[in-house]
Amino acid sequence: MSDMTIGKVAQAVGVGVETIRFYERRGLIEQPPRPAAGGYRVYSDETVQRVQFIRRAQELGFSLREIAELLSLRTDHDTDAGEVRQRATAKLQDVDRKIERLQHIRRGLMTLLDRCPGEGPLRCCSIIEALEHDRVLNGETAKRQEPDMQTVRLAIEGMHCDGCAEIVRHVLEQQAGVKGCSVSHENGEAKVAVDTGQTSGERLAEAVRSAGYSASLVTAAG
Amino acid sequence: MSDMTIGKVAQAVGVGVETIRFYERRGLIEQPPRPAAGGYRVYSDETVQRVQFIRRAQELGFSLREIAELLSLRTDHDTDAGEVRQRATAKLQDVDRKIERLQHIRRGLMTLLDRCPGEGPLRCCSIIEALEHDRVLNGETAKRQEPDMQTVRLAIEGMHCDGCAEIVRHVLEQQAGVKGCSVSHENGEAKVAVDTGQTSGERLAEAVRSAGYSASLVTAAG
DNA sequence: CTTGCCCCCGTACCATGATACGGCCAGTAA
DNA sequence: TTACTGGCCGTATCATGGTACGGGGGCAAG
Repeated sequence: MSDMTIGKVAQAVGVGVETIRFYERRGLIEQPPRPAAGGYRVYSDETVQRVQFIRRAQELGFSLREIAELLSLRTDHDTDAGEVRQRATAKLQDVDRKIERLQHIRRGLMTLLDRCPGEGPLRCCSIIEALEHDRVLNGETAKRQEPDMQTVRLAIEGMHCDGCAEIVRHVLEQQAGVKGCSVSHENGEAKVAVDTGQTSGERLAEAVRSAGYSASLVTAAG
Repeated sequence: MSDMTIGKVAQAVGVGVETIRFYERRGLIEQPPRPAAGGYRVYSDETVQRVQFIRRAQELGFSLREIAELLSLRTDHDTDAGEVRQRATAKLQDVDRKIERLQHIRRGLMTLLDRCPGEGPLRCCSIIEALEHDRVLNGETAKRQEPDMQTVRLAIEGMHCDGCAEIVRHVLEQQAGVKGCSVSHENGEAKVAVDTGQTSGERLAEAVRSAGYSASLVTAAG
Protein backbone atom coordinates (compact mmCIF):
# COMPACT_ATOMS: atom_id res chain seq x y z
CA MET A 1 0.00 0.00 0.00
CA SER A 2 2.87 2.41 -0.58
CA ASP A 3 2.75 5.00 -3.36
CA MET A 4 -0.45 6.75 -2.49
CA THR A 5 -1.67 10.25 -3.18
CA ILE A 6 -2.59 12.48 -0.27
CA GLY A 7 -6.25 11.70 -0.81
CA LYS A 8 -5.64 7.97 -0.36
CA VAL A 9 -3.78 8.62 2.87
CA ALA A 10 -6.61 10.77 4.15
CA GLN A 11 -9.12 8.12 3.24
CA ALA A 12 -7.06 5.33 4.83
CA VAL A 13 -6.93 7.14 8.16
CA GLY A 14 -10.36 8.63 7.94
CA VAL A 15 -9.47 12.30 8.06
CA GLY A 16 -9.77 15.11 5.56
CA VAL A 17 -7.07 15.95 3.06
CA GLU A 18 -6.81 19.39 4.59
CA THR A 19 -6.04 17.83 7.91
CA ILE A 20 -3.05 15.99 6.50
CA ARG A 21 -1.79 19.19 4.98
CA PHE A 22 -2.37 20.94 8.26
CA TYR A 23 -0.19 18.37 10.03
CA GLU A 24 2.46 18.92 7.40
CA ARG A 25 2.42 22.63 8.03
CA ARG A 26 2.71 21.96 11.73
CA GLY A 27 5.71 19.75 11.17
CA LEU A 28 4.02 16.63 12.49
CA ILE A 29 4.50 14.74 9.27
CA GLU A 30 6.98 15.29 6.53
CA GLN A 31 5.74 16.39 3.17
CA PRO A 32 7.20 14.16 0.47
CA PRO A 33 8.93 16.11 -2.31
CA ARG A 34 7.11 16.73 -5.48
CA PRO A 35 8.49 14.40 -8.13
CA ALA A 36 11.06 16.08 -10.34
CA ALA A 37 9.09 14.87 -13.31
CA GLY A 38 6.13 16.82 -12.01
CA GLY A 39 2.81 15.45 -10.92
CA TYR A 40 1.43 14.44 -7.54
CA ARG A 41 3.37 13.88 -4.33
CA VAL A 42 3.88 10.26 -3.46
CA TYR A 43 2.97 9.23 0.08
CA SER A 44 3.87 5.95 1.69
CA ASP A 45 2.32 3.69 4.24
CA GLU A 46 4.58 5.26 6.82
CA THR A 47 2.60 8.48 6.57
CA VAL A 48 -0.57 6.56 7.27
CA GLN A 49 1.02 5.07 10.39
CA ARG A 50 2.17 8.46 11.49
CA VAL A 51 -1.20 10.08 11.07
CA GLN A 52 -2.79 7.21 12.96
CA PHE A 53 -0.26 7.71 15.72
CA ILE A 54 -1.27 11.35 15.88
CA ARG A 55 -4.96 10.53 16.04
CA ARG A 56 -4.51 7.95 18.77
CA ALA A 57 -2.42 10.31 20.83
CA GLN A 58 -5.13 12.92 20.38
CA GLU A 59 -7.66 10.49 21.74
CA LEU A 60 -5.48 10.26 24.81
CA GLY A 61 -5.71 13.99 25.25
CA PHE A 62 -2.34 15.02 23.90
CA SER A 63 -2.23 18.29 22.00
CA LEU A 64 -0.58 18.53 18.61
CA ARG A 65 2.37 20.27 20.19
CA GLU A 66 2.84 17.44 22.64
CA ILE A 67 2.38 14.89 19.91
CA ALA A 68 5.13 16.56 17.92
CA GLU A 69 7.38 16.00 20.91
CA LEU A 70 6.33 12.38 21.26
CA LEU A 71 7.05 11.86 17.59
CA SER A 72 10.50 13.33 17.84
CA LEU A 73 11.15 11.24 20.96
CA ARG A 74 10.20 8.23 18.95
CA THR A 75 12.64 9.07 16.19
CA ASP A 76 15.44 9.94 18.57
CA HIS A 77 17.04 6.63 19.48
CA ASP A 78 18.63 7.91 22.68
CA THR A 79 15.20 8.30 24.22
CA ASP A 80 14.53 6.30 27.35
CA ALA A 81 11.09 4.81 27.75
CA GLY A 82 10.92 6.59 31.10
CA GLU A 83 10.78 9.86 29.23
CA VAL A 84 7.61 8.76 27.47
CA ARG A 85 6.16 7.39 30.65
CA GLN A 86 6.79 10.67 32.36
CA ARG A 87 4.85 12.51 29.69
CA ALA A 88 1.97 10.10 30.00
CA THR A 89 1.96 10.58 33.74
CA ALA A 90 1.99 14.32 33.35
CA LYS A 91 -0.92 14.06 30.96
CA LEU A 92 -2.79 11.89 33.41
CA GLN A 93 -2.37 14.55 36.06
CA ASP A 94 -3.48 17.11 33.55
CA VAL A 95 -6.61 15.11 32.83
CA ASP A 96 -7.22 14.69 36.54
CA ARG A 97 -7.03 18.43 37.04
CA LYS A 98 -9.52 18.98 34.25
CA ILE A 99 -11.85 16.40 35.73
CA GLU A 100 -11.57 18.02 39.11
CA ARG A 101 -12.35 21.39 37.66
CA LEU A 102 -15.39 20.02 35.88
CA GLN A 103 -16.59 18.26 39.00
CA HIS A 104 -16.24 21.54 40.80
CA ILE A 105 -18.45 23.16 38.16
CA ARG A 106 -20.80 20.23 38.40
CA ARG A 107 -21.20 20.68 42.14
CA GLY A 108 -21.93 24.35 41.61
CA LEU A 109 -24.63 23.61 39.07
CA MET A 110 -26.11 20.88 41.25
CA THR A 111 -26.29 23.24 44.18
CA LEU A 112 -28.10 25.82 42.10
CA LEU A 113 -30.48 23.29 40.64
CA ASP A 114 -31.22 21.95 44.09
CA ARG A 115 -32.43 25.30 45.28
CA CYS A 116 -34.27 26.15 42.08
CA PRO A 117 -38.07 26.24 42.09
CA GLY A 118 -38.13 25.32 38.41
CA GLU A 119 -40.95 27.58 37.41
CA GLY A 120 -42.63 30.85 38.13
CA PRO A 121 -41.66 34.41 37.39
CA LEU A 122 -38.06 35.33 36.95
CA ARG A 123 -37.68 37.24 40.17
CA CYS A 124 -38.13 33.91 41.96
CA CYS A 125 -35.34 32.28 39.98
CA SER A 126 -32.71 31.31 42.46
CA ILE A 127 -30.20 30.67 39.72
CA ILE A 128 -30.28 34.16 38.31
CA GLU A 129 -30.33 35.45 41.82
CA ALA A 130 -27.21 33.47 42.72
CA LEU A 131 -25.40 34.71 39.66
CA GLU A 132 -26.29 38.24 40.58
CA HIS A 133 -25.28 38.15 44.20
CA ASP A 134 -23.41 35.10 45.35
CA ARG A 135 -20.02 33.66 44.91
CA VAL A 136 -21.27 30.54 43.19
CA LEU A 137 -18.15 28.43 43.45
CA ASN A 138 -15.80 28.59 46.32
CA GLY A 139 -12.62 26.89 45.17
CA GLU A 140 -9.96 28.25 42.92
CA THR A 141 -10.61 31.94 43.19
CA ALA A 142 -10.57 31.87 46.95
CA LYS A 143 -6.88 31.45 47.57
CA ARG A 144 -7.25 32.60 51.09
CA GLN A 145 -4.10 32.09 53.08
CA GLU A 146 -5.66 32.03 56.51
CA PRO A 147 -7.59 28.83 56.85
CA ASP A 148 -11.05 29.02 58.29
CA MET A 149 -11.06 25.92 60.44
CA GLN A 150 -14.32 24.45 61.55
CA THR A 151 -15.60 21.14 62.71
CA VAL A 152 -18.23 19.58 60.52
CA ARG A 153 -20.40 16.68 61.56
CA LEU A 154 -21.77 14.23 59.06
CA ALA A 155 -24.49 11.71 59.67
CA ILE A 156 -23.60 8.62 57.71
CA GLU A 157 -25.76 5.62 57.03
CA GLY A 158 -24.53 2.34 55.68
CA MET A 159 -21.43 1.80 57.78
CA HIS A 160 -21.76 -1.71 59.11
CA CYS A 161 -18.40 -2.20 60.77
CA ASP A 162 -15.19 -0.49 61.77
CA GLY A 163 -13.75 -1.33 58.38
CA CYS A 164 -16.43 0.83 56.78
CA ALA A 165 -15.59 3.62 59.18
CA GLU A 166 -11.97 3.24 58.25
CA ILE A 167 -12.79 3.61 54.58
CA VAL A 168 -14.93 6.66 55.17
CA ARG A 169 -12.11 8.20 57.16
CA HIS A 170 -9.76 7.50 54.28
CA VAL A 171 -12.13 9.09 51.78
CA LEU A 172 -12.59 12.16 53.93
CA GLU A 173 -8.89 12.60 54.54
CA GLN A 174 -8.26 12.66 50.84
CA GLN A 175 -10.54 15.66 50.39
CA ALA A 176 -8.91 19.03 49.99
CA GLY A 177 -9.08 21.14 53.14
CA VAL A 178 -9.58 18.23 55.52
CA LYS A 179 -7.09 18.40 58.34
CA GLY A 180 -8.27 15.43 60.34
CA CYS A 181 -11.31 13.41 61.16
CA SER A 182 -12.77 10.72 63.32
CA VAL A 183 -15.43 8.32 62.14
CA SER A 184 -17.55 6.08 64.28
CA HIS A 185 -19.65 3.32 62.85
CA GLU A 186 -21.50 2.89 66.16
CA ASN A 187 -22.76 6.45 66.05
CA GLY A 188 -23.08 6.61 62.27
CA GLU A 189 -21.22 9.84 62.41
CA ALA A 190 -18.05 11.53 61.25
CA LYS A 191 -16.43 14.58 62.79
CA VAL A 192 -14.22 16.40 60.38
CA ALA A 193 -11.79 19.21 61.07
CA VAL A 194 -11.95 21.18 57.90
CA ASP A 195 -10.82 24.44 56.38
CA THR A 196 -14.11 25.76 55.03
CA GLY A 197 -12.14 28.09 52.82
CA GLN A 198 -11.15 25.08 50.78
CA THR A 199 -14.21 22.88 50.84
CA SER A 200 -17.66 22.65 52.29
CA GLY A 201 -19.61 20.20 54.36
CA GLU A 202 -21.83 19.44 51.44
CA ARG A 203 -18.82 18.52 49.37
CA LEU A 204 -17.60 16.19 52.07
CA ALA A 205 -21.00 14.56 52.25
CA GLU A 206 -20.92 14.18 48.49
CA ALA A 207 -17.52 12.49 48.70
CA VAL A 208 -18.81 10.04 51.24
CA ARG A 209 -21.87 9.37 49.14
CA SER A 210 -19.77 8.65 46.09
CA ALA A 211 -18.02 5.97 48.13
CA GLY A 212 -21.35 4.25 48.48
CA TYR A 213 -22.73 5.49 51.81
CA SER A 214 -25.50 7.91 52.46
CA ALA A 215 -24.36 11.04 54.20
CA SER A 216 -25.90 14.27 55.33
CA LEU A 217 -24.70 17.34 57.09
CA VAL A 218 -25.54 17.67 60.79
CA THR A 219 -26.31 21.33 61.01
CA ALA A 220 -27.18 21.68 64.68
CA ALA A 221 -24.19 22.42 66.86
CA GLY A 222 -23.22 19.57 69.13
CA MET B 1 -19.97 53.77 43.91
CA SER B 2 -21.56 54.95 40.69
CA ASP B 3 -19.69 57.20 38.28
CA MET B 4 -16.58 55.16 37.70
CA THR B 5 -14.18 55.02 34.81
CA ILE B 6 -13.67 51.74 33.01
CA GLY B 7 -10.49 51.15 34.98
CA LYS B 8 -12.37 51.33 38.28
CA VAL B 9 -14.90 48.83 37.04
CA ALA B 10 -12.16 46.48 35.96
CA GLN B 11 -10.46 46.83 39.30
CA ALA B 12 -13.68 46.31 41.22
CA VAL B 13 -14.36 43.02 39.47
CA GLY B 14 -10.76 41.96 39.20
CA VAL B 15 -10.47 41.71 35.44
CA GLY B 16 -8.48 43.64 32.87
CA VAL B 17 -9.76 46.79 31.20
CA GLU B 18 -9.41 45.05 27.86
CA THR B 19 -11.71 42.33 29.06
CA ILE B 20 -14.46 44.83 29.80
CA ARG B 21 -14.07 46.32 26.37
CA PHE B 22 -14.12 42.85 24.90
CA TYR B 23 -17.45 42.16 26.61
CA GLU B 24 -18.75 45.41 25.21
CA ARG B 25 -17.77 44.39 21.71
CA ARG B 26 -19.47 41.06 22.25
CA GLY B 27 -22.62 42.81 23.34
CA LEU B 28 -22.54 41.38 26.85
CA ILE B 29 -22.49 44.78 28.46
CA GLU B 30 -23.59 48.09 27.14
CA GLN B 31 -21.03 50.75 26.53
CA PRO B 32 -22.09 54.01 28.15
CA PRO B 33 -22.10 56.95 25.75
CA ARG B 34 -19.18 59.28 25.76
CA PRO B 35 -20.19 62.49 27.50
CA ALA B 36 -21.16 65.19 25.05
CA ALA B 37 -18.79 67.49 26.86
CA GLY B 38 -15.98 65.07 26.03
CA GLY B 39 -13.85 63.15 28.43
CA TYR B 40 -14.14 59.66 29.83
CA ARG B 41 -17.12 57.34 29.67
CA VAL B 42 -19.00 57.07 32.93
CA TYR B 43 -19.73 53.58 34.20
CA SER B 44 -22.07 52.71 37.01
CA ASP B 45 -22.29 50.06 39.65
CA GLU B 46 -24.68 48.21 37.41
CA THR B 47 -21.86 47.44 35.03
CA VAL B 48 -19.88 45.99 37.89
CA GLN B 49 -22.82 43.74 38.75
CA ARG B 50 -23.14 42.70 35.18
CA VAL B 51 -19.49 41.81 34.78
CA GLN B 52 -19.62 39.87 38.01
CA PHE B 53 -22.64 38.02 36.70
CA ILE B 54 -20.66 37.13 33.60
CA ARG B 55 -17.69 35.89 35.60
CA ARG B 56 -19.83 33.78 37.89
CA ALA B 57 -21.63 32.24 34.99
CA GLN B 58 -18.25 31.49 33.41
CA GLU B 59 -17.21 29.69 36.55
CA LEU B 60 -20.25 27.52 36.07
CA GLY B 61 -19.03 26.59 32.64
CA PHE B 62 -21.26 28.82 30.53
CA SER B 63 -19.72 30.25 27.40
CA LEU B 64 -19.95 33.94 26.60
CA ARG B 65 -22.55 33.17 23.98
CA GLU B 66 -24.69 31.36 26.52
CA ILE B 67 -24.16 34.08 29.06
CA ALA B 68 -25.39 36.64 26.56
CA GLU B 69 -28.59 34.60 26.34
CA LEU B 70 -28.90 34.37 30.11
CA LEU B 71 -28.47 38.10 30.35
CA SER B 72 -31.17 38.78 27.82
CA LEU B 73 -33.45 36.31 29.57
CA ARG B 74 -32.86 38.23 32.72
CA THR B 75 -33.85 41.50 31.11
CA ASP B 76 -36.86 40.05 29.39
CA HIS B 77 -39.63 40.08 31.97
CA ASP B 78 -41.70 37.43 30.25
CA THR B 79 -39.08 34.84 31.04
CA ASP B 80 -40.14 31.94 33.17
CA ALA B 81 -37.69 30.64 35.72
CA GLY B 82 -38.10 27.22 34.13
CA GLU B 83 -36.33 28.55 31.09
CA VAL B 84 -33.28 29.33 33.15
CA ARG B 85 -33.44 26.04 34.95
CA GLN B 86 -33.58 24.25 31.66
CA ARG B 87 -30.37 25.92 30.55
CA ALA B 88 -28.67 25.02 33.77
CA THR B 89 -29.77 21.41 33.36
CA ALA B 90 -28.50 21.34 29.82
CA LYS B 91 -25.20 22.71 31.01
CA LEU B 92 -25.01 20.09 33.70
CA GLN B 93 -25.45 17.40 31.09
CA ASP B 94 -22.84 19.11 29.02
CA VAL B 95 -20.43 19.04 31.94
CA ASP B 96 -21.25 15.40 32.58
CA ARG B 97 -20.43 14.55 29.01
CA LYS B 98 -17.12 16.32 29.28
CA ILE B 99 -16.32 14.52 32.50
CA GLU B 100 -17.18 11.22 30.92
CA ARG B 101 -14.99 11.92 27.97
CA LEU B 102 -12.10 12.84 30.26
CA GLN B 103 -12.61 9.74 32.36
CA HIS B 104 -12.50 7.75 29.19
CA ILE B 105 -9.17 9.36 28.36
CA ARG B 106 -8.05 8.77 31.89
CA ARG B 107 -8.78 5.08 31.66
CA GLY B 108 -6.83 4.88 28.43
CA LEU B 109 -3.82 6.53 30.02
CA MET B 110 -4.06 4.36 33.10
CA THR B 111 -4.14 1.25 30.96
CA LEU B 112 -1.04 2.35 29.11
CA LEU B 113 0.78 3.28 32.28
CA ASP B 114 -0.12 -0.04 33.82
CA ARG B 115 1.59 -1.92 31.07
CA CYS B 116 4.55 0.42 30.86
CA PRO B 117 7.95 -0.80 32.07
CA GLY B 118 8.93 2.76 32.93
CA GLU B 119 12.50 2.57 31.73
CA GLY B 120 14.78 0.97 29.22
CA PRO B 121 15.28 1.54 25.54
CA LEU B 122 12.51 2.99 23.47
CA ARG B 123 11.68 -0.15 21.56
CA CYS B 124 10.43 -1.59 24.85
CA CYS B 125 8.09 1.35 25.43
CA SER B 126 4.62 -0.06 25.48
CA ILE B 127 3.12 3.39 25.22
CA ILE B 128 4.74 4.27 21.94
CA GLU B 129 4.03 0.80 20.76
CA ALA B 130 0.36 1.14 21.60
CA LEU B 131 0.14 4.44 19.79
CA GLU B 132 1.75 2.87 16.78
CA HIS B 133 -0.36 -0.23 16.56
CA ASP B 134 -3.32 -0.43 18.87
CA ARG B 135 -6.65 1.14 19.15
CA VAL B 136 -5.90 2.83 22.45
CA LEU B 137 -9.40 3.68 23.50
CA ASN B 138 -12.30 1.42 22.91
CA GLY B 139 -15.34 3.55 23.45
CA GLU B 140 -16.61 5.96 20.90
CA THR B 141 -14.82 4.55 17.86
CA ALA B 142 -15.47 0.88 18.58
CA LYS B 143 -19.22 0.62 18.65
CA ARG B 144 -19.13 -3.14 18.63
CA GLN B 145 -22.59 -4.62 18.73
CA GLU B 146 -21.70 -8.11 19.90
CA PRO B 147 -20.64 -8.01 23.54
CA ASP B 148 -17.71 -10.19 24.56
CA MET B 149 -18.99 -11.56 27.84
CA GLN B 150 -16.59 -13.00 30.35
CA THR B 151 -16.46 -13.65 34.04
CA VAL B 152 -13.77 -11.82 35.91
CA ARG B 153 -12.70 -12.61 39.45
CA LEU B 154 -11.29 -9.99 41.74
CA ALA B 155 -9.51 -10.60 45.02
CA ILE B 156 -10.52 -7.84 47.37
CA GLU B 157 -9.01 -7.00 50.72
CA GLY B 158 -10.55 -4.68 53.24
CA MET B 159 -14.15 -5.84 53.23
CA HIS B 160 -15.03 -6.37 56.87
CA CYS B 161 -18.71 -7.08 56.63
CA ASP B 162 -21.59 -7.69 54.27
CA GLY B 163 -22.20 -3.97 54.09
CA CYS B 164 -18.76 -3.55 52.56
CA ALA B 165 -19.56 -6.27 50.06
CA GLU B 166 -22.77 -4.48 49.26
CA ILE B 167 -20.90 -1.31 48.53
CA VAL B 168 -18.35 -3.04 46.35
CA ARG B 169 -21.17 -4.63 44.41
CA HIS B 170 -22.73 -1.23 43.95
CA VAL B 171 -19.46 0.24 42.71
CA LEU B 172 -18.92 -2.60 40.28
CA GLU B 173 -22.43 -2.45 38.91
CA GLN B 174 -21.98 1.17 38.09
CA GLN B 175 -19.06 0.42 35.82
CA ALA B 176 -19.68 0.38 32.09
CA GLY B 177 -19.91 -3.12 30.67
CA VAL B 178 -20.77 -4.82 33.94
CA LYS B 179 -23.84 -6.99 33.54
CA GLY B 180 -23.96 -8.48 36.99
CA CYS B 181 -21.84 -9.46 39.90
CA SER B 182 -21.68 -11.22 43.20
CA VAL B 183 -19.44 -10.14 46.04
CA SER B 184 -18.58 -12.13 49.12
CA HIS B 185 -16.87 -10.62 52.11
CA GLU B 186 -16.13 -14.06 53.56
CA ASN B 187 -14.11 -15.06 50.53
CA GLY B 188 -12.76 -11.57 49.86
CA GLU B 189 -13.78 -12.04 46.30
CA ALA B 190 -16.01 -10.62 43.60
CA LYS B 191 -17.22 -12.43 40.51
CA VAL B 192 -18.20 -10.06 37.77
CA ALA B 193 -19.99 -10.81 34.55
CA VAL B 194 -18.54 -8.28 32.21
CA ASP B 195 -18.41 -7.34 28.57
CA THR B 196 -14.67 -7.09 28.03
CA GLY B 197 -15.34 -5.12 24.92
CA GLN B 198 -16.41 -2.27 27.14
CA THR B 199 -14.08 -2.49 30.09
CA SER B 200 -11.28 -4.58 31.53
CA GLY B 201 -10.62 -6.44 34.74
CA GLU B 202 -7.91 -4.00 35.62
CA ARG B 203 -10.38 -1.16 35.30
CA LEU B 204 -12.81 -2.89 37.59
CA ALA B 205 -10.06 -3.45 40.13
CA GLU B 206 -9.19 0.22 39.87
CA ALA B 207 -12.80 1.18 40.51
CA VAL B 208 -12.87 -0.98 43.63
CA ARG B 209 -9.57 0.50 44.79
CA SER B 210 -10.86 4.00 44.37
CA ALA B 211 -13.68 3.10 46.72
CA GLY B 212 -11.08 2.41 49.37
CA TYR B 213 -10.43 -1.34 49.12
CA SER B 214 -7.47 -3.13 47.73
CA ALA B 215 -8.28 -5.24 44.72
CA SER B 216 -6.40 -7.38 42.30
CA LEU B 217 -7.29 -9.49 39.34
CA VAL B 218 -7.48 -13.23 39.86
CA THR B 219 -5.96 -14.44 36.63
CA ALA B 220 -6.15 -18.20 37.09
CA ALA B 221 -9.39 -19.66 35.81
CA GLY B 222 -11.71 -20.90 38.50
C1' DC C 1 2.92 73.77 32.65
C1' DT C 2 4.74 69.63 32.60
C1' DT C 3 4.76 64.89 33.96
C1' DG C 4 2.69 60.77 34.24
C1' DC C 5 -1.13 57.92 34.40
C1' DC C 6 -5.26 56.69 32.47
C1' DC C 7 -8.86 56.46 28.75
C1' DC C 8 -10.15 55.86 23.72
C1' DC C 9 -10.16 53.43 19.48
C1' DG C 10 -8.94 50.38 15.96
C1' DT C 11 -6.49 46.75 14.81
C1' DA C 12 -3.56 42.89 15.33
C1' DC C 13 -2.23 38.87 17.68
C1' DC C 14 -2.18 34.52 20.93
C1' DA C 15 -3.35 29.33 21.13
C1' DT C 16 -6.16 25.41 19.41
C1' DG C 17 -7.47 22.38 15.56
C1' DA C 18 -8.98 22.47 11.96
C1' DT C 19 -12.00 23.87 7.48
C1' DA C 20 -12.82 26.49 3.21
C1' DC C 21 -11.93 28.90 -1.06
C1' DG C 22 -10.05 30.07 -5.46
C1' DG C 23 -7.08 29.48 -9.21
C1' DC C 24 -4.29 26.39 -11.49
C1' DC C 25 -2.56 21.95 -12.98
C1' DA C 26 -2.26 16.59 -13.38
C1' DG C 27 -4.23 12.49 -14.52
C1' DT C 28 -7.74 9.65 -16.49
C1' DA C 29 -11.83 7.99 -18.83
C1' DA C 30 -15.19 8.45 -22.54
C1' DT D 1 -10.26 16.16 -27.15
C1' DT D 2 -12.95 17.17 -23.68
C1' DA D 3 -14.66 16.83 -19.35
C1' DC D 4 -14.26 15.61 -14.68
C1' DT D 5 -12.04 14.44 -10.54
C1' DG D 6 -8.62 15.44 -7.44
C1' DG D 7 -3.89 17.25 -6.16
C1' DC D 8 -1.37 21.73 -5.18
C1' DC D 9 -0.78 26.11 -2.97
C1' DG D 10 -1.52 30.24 -0.52
C1' DT D 11 -4.48 32.50 2.10
C1' DA D 12 -8.69 33.25 4.73
C1' DT D 13 -12.05 31.85 7.99
C1' DC D 14 -14.23 29.54 12.05
C1' DA D 15 -14.99 29.41 17.35
C1' DT D 16 -13.16 30.58 21.95
C1' DG D 17 -11.67 34.13 25.28
C1' DG D 18 -9.16 37.13 25.59
C1' DT D 19 -4.31 40.12 25.35
C1' DA D 20 -1.37 43.56 23.18
C1' DC D 21 -0.02 47.59 20.72
C1' DG D 22 0.21 52.19 18.97
C1' DG D 23 -1.20 56.81 18.40
C1' DG D 24 -3.85 60.19 20.34
C1' DG D 25 -6.19 62.81 24.02
C1' DG D 26 -7.99 63.82 29.00
C1' DC D 27 -7.11 64.83 33.74
C1' DA D 28 -4.93 65.88 37.99
C1' DA D 29 -0.98 66.74 40.95
C1' DG D 30 3.23 68.94 41.73
